[in-house]
Amino acid sequence: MPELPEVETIARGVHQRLLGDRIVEAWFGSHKEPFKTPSARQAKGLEGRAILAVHRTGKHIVCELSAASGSLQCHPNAGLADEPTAQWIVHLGMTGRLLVSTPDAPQAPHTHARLTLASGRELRFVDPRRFGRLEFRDLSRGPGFTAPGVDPLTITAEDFAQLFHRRRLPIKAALLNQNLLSGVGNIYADESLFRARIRPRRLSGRLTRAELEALRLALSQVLEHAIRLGGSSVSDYVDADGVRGFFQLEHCVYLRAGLPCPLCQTPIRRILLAGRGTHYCPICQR
DNA sequence: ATATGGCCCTGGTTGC
DNA sequence: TGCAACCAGGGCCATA
Repeated sequence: MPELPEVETIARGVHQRLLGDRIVEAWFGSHKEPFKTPSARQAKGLEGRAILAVHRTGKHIVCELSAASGSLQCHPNAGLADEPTAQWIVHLGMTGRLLVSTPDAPQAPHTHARLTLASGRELRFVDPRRFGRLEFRDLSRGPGFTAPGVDPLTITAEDFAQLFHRRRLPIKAALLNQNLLSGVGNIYADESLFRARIRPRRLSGRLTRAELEALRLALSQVLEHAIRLGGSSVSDYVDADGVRGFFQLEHCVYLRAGLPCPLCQTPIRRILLAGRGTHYCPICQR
């Protein structure tokens, strides 16, 4: 389940590889629309545009695109002068993958979109469960994509405290709410609460200022650490080159029900909270 | 403002 | 061994 570190890893990988490349042809599968923009309109909108930058906003991958050109060449100075005029926004849902492939690579089942690039490579979107979403935005007709919540890597102590105080819901549910922070999912909610030694069921508004600051620090540290390790491969997550991450080896509680807590050896407990499997140490987290 | 449950969807696991 | 029920959960929606 791609969360902030996995999405960041993929966005960086795609940026590094495809900067300056140009979309020659866009193919979309014909199953019932999993997309925000109808497939035909996306394909038409994407073709001919150069990739100026690829970055992460919340759990979304945003590709900044140039104006369309009839030329099939790559765009050697991409990003230096051009202002983007369109965006392609990818949300991976639970099982989505965005892969940079060579054209001869066999097409994985559940490939829903394939962008052929001027370099000959392809950018493929694969998503077995179809929880992912693809969207095309023409920036001459509307605003660029913005996440509803604040990025957990850059939020200040003051803003973090403001965001969570006086809310009457469990802190884990608040962490998962993308309208507050954008980018935190089930893995990093559980892992940051463990590192901050806070029980997931504690009400957000009942946390002290010190606890909230410990949580903010734990969250940003765990996210940064996970980005350095290329994310967590718990199900079948891979980056833009199909390479697995390593942060799952650093998990202290997530999917470790019954296994010993790394600090006190007490078996990790699993409960259901906000409809999500939730893992914590009953001794270390208060 | 918050809570709950359903929906989407497939693949892996469990149970008979 | 084979098949079906069940579970996983991010985001969104309707309802309470």
